[in-house]
Amino acid sequence: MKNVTINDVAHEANVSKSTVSHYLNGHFTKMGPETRDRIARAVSKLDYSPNHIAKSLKNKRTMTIGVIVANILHNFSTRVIRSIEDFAHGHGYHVIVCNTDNSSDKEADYIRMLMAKQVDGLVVIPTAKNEALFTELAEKDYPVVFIDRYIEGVPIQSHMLDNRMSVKMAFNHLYEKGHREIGFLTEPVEAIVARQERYDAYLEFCGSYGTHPIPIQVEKEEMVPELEQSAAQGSLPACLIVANDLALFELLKVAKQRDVRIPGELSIISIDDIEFADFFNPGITVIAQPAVEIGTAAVSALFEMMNGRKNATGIERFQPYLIERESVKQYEGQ
Amino acid sequence: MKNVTINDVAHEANVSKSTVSHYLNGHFTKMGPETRDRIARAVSKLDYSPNHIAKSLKNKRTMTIGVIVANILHNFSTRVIRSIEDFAHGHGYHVIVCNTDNSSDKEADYIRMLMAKQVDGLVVIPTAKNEALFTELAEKDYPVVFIDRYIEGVPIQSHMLDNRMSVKMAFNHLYEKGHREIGFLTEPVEAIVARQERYDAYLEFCGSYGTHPIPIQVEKEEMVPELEQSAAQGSLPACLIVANDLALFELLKVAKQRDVRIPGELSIISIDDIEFADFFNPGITVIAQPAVEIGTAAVSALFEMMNGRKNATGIERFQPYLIERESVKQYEGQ
DNA sequence: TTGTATGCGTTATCAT
DNA sequence: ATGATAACGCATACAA
Repeated sequence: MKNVTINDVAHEANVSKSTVSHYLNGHFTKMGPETRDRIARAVSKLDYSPNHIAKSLKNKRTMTIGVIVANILHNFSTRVIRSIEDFAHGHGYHVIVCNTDNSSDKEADYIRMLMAKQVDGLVVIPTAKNEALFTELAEKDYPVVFIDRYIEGVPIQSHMLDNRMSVKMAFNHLYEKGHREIGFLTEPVEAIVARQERYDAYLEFCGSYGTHPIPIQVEKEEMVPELEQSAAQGSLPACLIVANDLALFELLKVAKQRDVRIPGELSIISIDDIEFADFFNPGITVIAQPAVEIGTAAVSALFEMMNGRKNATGIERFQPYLIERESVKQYEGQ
Repeated sequence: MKNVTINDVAHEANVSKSTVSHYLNGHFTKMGPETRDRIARAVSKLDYSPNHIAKSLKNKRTMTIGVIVANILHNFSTRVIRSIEDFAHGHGYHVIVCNTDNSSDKEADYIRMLMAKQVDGLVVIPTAKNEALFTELAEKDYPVVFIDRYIEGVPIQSHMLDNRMSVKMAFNHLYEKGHREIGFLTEPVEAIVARQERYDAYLEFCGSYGTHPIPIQVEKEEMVPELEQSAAQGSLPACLIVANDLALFELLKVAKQRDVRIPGELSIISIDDIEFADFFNPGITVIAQPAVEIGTAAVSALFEMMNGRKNATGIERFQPYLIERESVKQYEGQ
């Protein structure tokens, strides 16, 4: 099944392909009305549709961007991707989605492949270890923006939650409810900035509020056994700030298994809203982050760069907001 | 910043570009070892990387496939996309993700654009209204597979859940627990085959088990008010088969608001597993579907087609499985 | 073993 | 108003 090309159309309409090209690009002033008609007929007769690859080769624009995330299964990533795809589609662009699983090798691989494919820009939730590669991109003025994380020393703009503020709001909410025994549950902080920032903020506020820090930092897989044990020995703090939705899942599993009452025995406030938090029993009080706004702002900035505005390099912070539900106990006597 | 091309490399290495091309494609037998070295040095010195677009134009393969779903935010779609991306990545392919929001216009748009971009294949969860377009694709032997739905009369292979079986399992489970008042909650069936199949199966089993059908078919947005009202007048059935996770969300919201006890007053079994079902209170009994398997089988079939095997056209069914938790009440006296 | 020439399907420059 | 021709960056058939 041979594909019909601009040549076929030209032949069918008895004109040169340059004229057809003009027609296709809307330069109607450059041809007589009857040739225009003839071309129109030829196009629809042959059911011609331009080869975008050839176009891209010539124009050096593929109308495609790449989105690289750790894992599309994460709630935050899904929402971000959706908002990016919406924006891109609104501008005639397509989106290639990639999962790194937090492997920087896979990340580097994807980046190189996407560049080879000449995508017009990249939005990425970066792993921590490709500073050199990213710096190189930035120096080449290749359009890239970060989301959710940034890399120290790499001049690429990032759009992320005000993590410190999110912890501050959580902490403050708990404190106002009379809590003084405030723990913090997180996956290992490692080199993931978002986690680091939240953890640091927690420590900071323990200091400024004068409470004793009770950090629980444990691998996701070991979270359930670890928490089980604490629950069994009754050493769980009276209340917990949970660093993200994945940690929340694990905590809730344990709470159910060990039958710890929320908020009776354990108060919970979690960072990042999750759909079921609303109708869970009890409803989970949450510090939500505006994923759609973040995603949209990021692509939006990317498109500015792709259209030649100079690369911004700062960090754009987005404000979290408290959604109060029922998972935090109010101390009456306080 | 001019991009370095195969010509630059050829020049740098003092060979012709054909030799470089051979080198790049691993045809090392076709050159002397020292020219090979020279080219290697030139490549790394210039930091050359082949332009994939030019390659695609020549080879007529973009190493890219398109995935079209209704909404990436749906749990099922997310999991399917993840499995597809994994498979594709394993074969050196990239994935363009598109959301139709169930609009067939948007769908047609995406399909045309993706074909213009010469993607090598398409996996789609089709809306109901583009029979003509899809039929055309099939006739052109363009590699396409469906997931989750199919279109009557369109010769494109689909990979989907055995919907009838899923309802049968749900119905049977309920019946065995002693239930005789079994309702069915669904979004409007309309032209969505998956919904239709589940609904039809429900009716069928009402017949064969001899129970009175209590279908509740209502738009997602109106589900809450509708259910609220039923709850208020106490006209909710004793037990409900819920057609999918979205409907389950709405139901759970109402249950919480009106304080209807599950499974005390209302037993629930839902089709399609969802993460929180496990640690929800009570745990939601569920008929799960193997999203990853379905996605993987679909891409796998797609790749067969892309590699020239003839288009299969049947419907591939996948078996659901019961995950029993606590949302179904056991009638003792039965 | 290496090079020349041509084509992939466009756009764009420059004639006519 | 229309057409011939040269790129774009690569692969390949054919020569040398």
